[in-house]
Amino acid sequence: MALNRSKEERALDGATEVFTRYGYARTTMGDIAVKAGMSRPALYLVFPDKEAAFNRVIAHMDQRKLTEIAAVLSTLPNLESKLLHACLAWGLHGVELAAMHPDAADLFDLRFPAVRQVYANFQALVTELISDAVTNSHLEATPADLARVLVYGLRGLREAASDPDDMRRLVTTHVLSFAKAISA
Amino acid sequence: MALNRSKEERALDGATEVFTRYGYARTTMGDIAVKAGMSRPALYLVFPDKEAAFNRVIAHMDQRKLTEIAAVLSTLPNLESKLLHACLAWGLHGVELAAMHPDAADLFDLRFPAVRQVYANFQALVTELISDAVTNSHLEATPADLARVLVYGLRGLREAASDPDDMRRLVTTHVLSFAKAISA
DNA sequence: AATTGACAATTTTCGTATTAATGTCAGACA
DNA sequence: TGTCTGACATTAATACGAAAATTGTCAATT
Repeated sequence: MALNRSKEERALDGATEVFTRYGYARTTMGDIAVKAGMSRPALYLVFPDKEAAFNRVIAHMDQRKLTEIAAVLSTLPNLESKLLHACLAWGLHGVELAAMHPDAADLFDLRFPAVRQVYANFQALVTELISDAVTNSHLEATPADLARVLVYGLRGLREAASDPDDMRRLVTTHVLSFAKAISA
Repeated sequence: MALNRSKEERALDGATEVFTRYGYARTTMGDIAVKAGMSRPALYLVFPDKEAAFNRVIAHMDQRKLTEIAAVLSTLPNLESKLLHACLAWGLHGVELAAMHPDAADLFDLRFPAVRQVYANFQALVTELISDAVTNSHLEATPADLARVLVYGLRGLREAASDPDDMRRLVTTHVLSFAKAISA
C-alpha cells in the first residue's frame, strides 16, 4: 500500500483537476469521486462538503504557487526584478488557466472566501517585499495600501488584456512603473 | 413651444434617469416613455432601439463628465494634481452611482460597446496628459500602455474598495505612485 | 474500521403556458 | 402634410409544476 497514494491525495488531486477544468458550479462531487477513484460517500470522509473541497483546492494551488514564487525570489538581485517576477508568475497564472478552461471563470470569483484569501496572501507577500523601499520613498501611503493597489490593479488589467501575451505586457508596465515609484 | 424642452431632450433625460437607476436589463422602453412624457412609439422616433438609447445615455453622461473634468484640469498647476483630479472625478463617478443604485450594476459592464468607449475616452485623456512626462521618464512603455494600465488599474480598485471613501484612498495612492513613476 | 448502497432533502433542469417587452405600421389627429 | 399613437406580430422573459440531478447522511456490509 506504500506505493499507492493516499485517498486524501487522490481526492485533492481529483478535485483540483475537475474544479480547474469546469469551475465550481459545473462540477459535482460525483465527478470528483470518479476522478479520484473512490465512491462519493468516501469523498465526504475527506471533505466535509463541496465548498470545503473547493476551498482546499484553491488554498493548495495557491500555496504551491506562492512557494514556487518565493523560491525564485530568493535568487533575484533587487526589488524591481523580484516584484516583476512575482506579479508575472502570480498574475499570469489566472489568465492562463482561464484561457485553457473558459468554463472555469468562477474560479476567480471574489465572492468565494478562498479566492479572497488568495488575494490577501499575495498582498501580504507584496507588502513584505516593498516595506523597506516604501519607508525610503516619499510616498505617504502605507506599504499595505500600496500592495493592495498593486494587487487589485493587476486584477483590473485582466479585463483590459486580450490574451496572455497582452497581459504580460500590461503587467510588466504596471509593475515597473510601480517599482520605480517606490524606489525613488 | 419655445419654453418646453424638445422631445429629444425629454427622451434623453428620461432615459438617463431610468437607466442610471435600474441598469440596462431592468428598464423598459415603456418606463422611459412615461418618464419622458411621451408615447412609446414616439420614443422610437428619437432612438432606433433600446440599445441605441442606452449608448446615447452613456455617451452623453461621459461627455458631460469629461467636459467637467477638462474645465477643472486647465486650472490645476502640475501633472500630479491634474492626474489626481481626473482619476478621482472619473473613478469615483461609477462607484458613487453604484452605491446610490445597486440595481444598476450592468451600467459598467464592458460587454456594452458604449462602456468600452467610456474607458477608451478616458484612456485618451490620460494619454494626452502624460505624454510629455513619459518621454522624459526612463520607462520603456508607451504613453498609451501606461494610460491603459492606469485606467484599468482604477477598475480593479473598484473590487478592492469597500465604499466610496476607501475607493478615494486607493485611487489617490494609485495615482500618486503612478505620477511619481512617470515624473522621475 | 473502512467503505458504500440506498435514502431524504434540496437544488437544478426542463417543458410549457402565460405574461411582458420590443419594434413596426396603418391610420388618426392637428 | 407631417406628427404622433393604438393596435399588432414577433420575440424575449417569467411562472410553475414535473422530472431529473445533486447534496449530504447513515444503516448495513465487507
